[in-house]
Amino acid sequence: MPELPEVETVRRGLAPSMEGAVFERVEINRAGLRIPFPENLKARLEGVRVGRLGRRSKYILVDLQNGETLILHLGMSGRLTVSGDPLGQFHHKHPAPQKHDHVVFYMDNGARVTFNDPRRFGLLDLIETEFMVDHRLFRAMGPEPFSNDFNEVYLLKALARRQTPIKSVLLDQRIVAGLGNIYVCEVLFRAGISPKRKAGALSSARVRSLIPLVKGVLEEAIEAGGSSLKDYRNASGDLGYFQHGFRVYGRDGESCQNTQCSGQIARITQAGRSTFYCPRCQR
DNA sequence: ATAGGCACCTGGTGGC
DNA sequence: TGCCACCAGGTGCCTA
Repeated sequence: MPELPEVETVRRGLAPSMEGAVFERVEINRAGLRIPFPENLKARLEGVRVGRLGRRSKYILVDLQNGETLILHLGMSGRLTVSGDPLGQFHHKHPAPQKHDHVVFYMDNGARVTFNDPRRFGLLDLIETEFMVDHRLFRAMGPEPFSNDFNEVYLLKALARRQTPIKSVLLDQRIVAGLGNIYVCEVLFRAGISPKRKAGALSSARVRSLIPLVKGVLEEAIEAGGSSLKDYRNASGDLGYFQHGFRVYGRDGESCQNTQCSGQIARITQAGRSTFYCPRCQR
């Protein structure tokens, strides 16, 4: 499920149940996901109160009041779901345990947060908050797309002389953090730029045009509650609906949605991943 | 430094 | 029904 808009949707869904609550019990059902779980994870969480839930790129950052931060990443197939809503708003009962429920957080307010991830590309780490910026996950990470650091001057410099196709460059988290395969395709469609074009060869006007398009696509997707592929549900069990807003992703063979265009959406492979685009109006 | 390929894993789908 | 190939929203390591 998880590019920036989906992760942000999950963060917002988890916040009411986790912020201010204490980890009463933490159930750990395996030794790790993409990387091993940190030492003494259970003991370091139980009894600790949660501060704010933040996000950096596709990572959810659970700020703890003991000076540590719990880092969560959903990989390709990870889900974080809340049950037993303490305020009784959603009338959720706790569902039966599922295959691939790797970690379950039992909060002292009655909420239960389950980290399920069939493919196990997700990640969970726990580090001292003051070392966050130095963490290898974040050291080389590019600017947050909504921040002022993601601006024209920055992007022009970052793309200069790069021989890589723009599609691959926008997927590179060191350039800008949070875009994934879907939203890169959607951004390039809106920009009218061919995914095959070399990043360093784009005119400065076209590079500049990418800035508001990146922010705009991500904003729209967040407002729609993210995208729900394969029935993915957010933390509260609701479906996002931005997938209906896709103009190219997964639409190969369909007509281009640009009214002036008679093209047909194509699908190609770049750096081992599918790219969807309109060869007629993306040049 | 940079670009491409592949590996990490499970599950769903479509063809025969 | 079964088997198989292929595909999937991410990332990091290895190679030239």
